[in-house]
Amino acid sequence: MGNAPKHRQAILEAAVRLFRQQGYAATGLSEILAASGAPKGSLYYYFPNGKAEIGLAAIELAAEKVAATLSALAANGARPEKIVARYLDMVGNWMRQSAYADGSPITTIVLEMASRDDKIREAAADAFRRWAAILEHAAVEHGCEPTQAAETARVTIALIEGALIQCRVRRSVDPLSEAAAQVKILFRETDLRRRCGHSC
Amino acid sequence: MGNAPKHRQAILEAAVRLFRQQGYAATGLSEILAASGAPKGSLYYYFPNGKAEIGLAAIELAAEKVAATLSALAANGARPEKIVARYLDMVGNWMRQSAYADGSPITTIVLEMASRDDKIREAAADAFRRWAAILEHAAVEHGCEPTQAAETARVTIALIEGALIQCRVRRSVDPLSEAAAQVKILFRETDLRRRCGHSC
DNA sequence: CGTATTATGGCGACCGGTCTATATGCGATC
DNA sequence: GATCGCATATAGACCGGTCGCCATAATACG
Repeated sequence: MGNAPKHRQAILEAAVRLFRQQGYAATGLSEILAASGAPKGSLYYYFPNGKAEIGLAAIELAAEKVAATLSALAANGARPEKIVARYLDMVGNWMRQSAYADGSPITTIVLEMASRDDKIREAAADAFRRWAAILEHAAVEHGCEPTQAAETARVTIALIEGALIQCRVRRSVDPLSEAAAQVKILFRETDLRRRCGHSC
Repeated sequence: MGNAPKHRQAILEAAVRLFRQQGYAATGLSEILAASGAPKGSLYYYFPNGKAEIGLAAIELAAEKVAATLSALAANGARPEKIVARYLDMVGNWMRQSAYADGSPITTIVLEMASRDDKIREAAADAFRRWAAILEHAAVEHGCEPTQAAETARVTIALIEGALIQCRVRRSVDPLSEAAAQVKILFRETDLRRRCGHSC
């Protein structure tokens, strides 16, 4: 990581931003280079496999950043719904700042490439798994039954992705707060099911 | 509708399928023509505004088909969670048949174009609104408080979109059944809130 | 000073969407 | 009946931009 030359990181961060905003196919390599300030020839030196390698690396970088953010929010032993609420609050601010151009950092490229590039598909699956694992762990820490906690965590990730789509389409952050409210209900329900058997 | 010449519909349906599987930018007009069997010159005769017009029409067609399916499932006065469960069951079969290539018919192109083409963005917003309205109506019919029903319906649509993404990435229909289970919880909770004030 | 590694600019083949010019069918008119 | 005109329908060619690679320059090092 630290041994990565200077321009490589600039290219990757520009790629993450552009892929997130307009997708993989619509983003030209020249556009990435212009945004990153890196010289043209550097691209195939740092990424010998071309665009596909950049796409994969961009997903891994974005996945890592989200995981780090979630981990930070989970560090002080917060309840899972609180982690989600805080995260969605942050994301909402980013969306407003970008005029609703930024969505999920990986969804767009994943939908384009899921059927075409297995490496990208698996990297995305890994990302979603890692994010859900953080929520799952927090839920279990707070006493939820492990199997139920895992399922609720996975659904929560899906709900967040869906809410981000709605935000871009409606140019509003309302879907995020609505999602946060429902996530709260889901985790509370998961908790109740542990305590009193099934449903109250 | 019925006055639409024969090839126009073929082009549109091919476009819907290809846009759904690989996105807007990655799909070439020549690819659409090859898949539809329509001659090359017909494209700019039926769609004078070019690719953008095809994209918009494809979204509207896909949105209409989903709305029709949901309406059919809601016709006999089923509960909203039942509508969702039945719909997700159908979608799961389609996904298996396409080897997890088909996802949401509009999400991919919407994420690519939301920041670039307002017409497409608004068409997508309209589609989501219509789908949610069907669920909302069913919920209200079954006694849910209108405001709560609307919110739960919107969140349900978001959750479905998110679950479809997970299916493509994980090559599995499990996310759909998990989503259906949670949707059931959400609508039941919406119902309870009506009956006993807040939470049980 | 020579060699290996790092880093880069430019070139070529190719494919994209777009448009203009042409064919085909058919009813009206002389 | 022949010709004209119009709407429908189509094929081909254009221009621009794309990705990918190679020849070359700058740097580090023995």
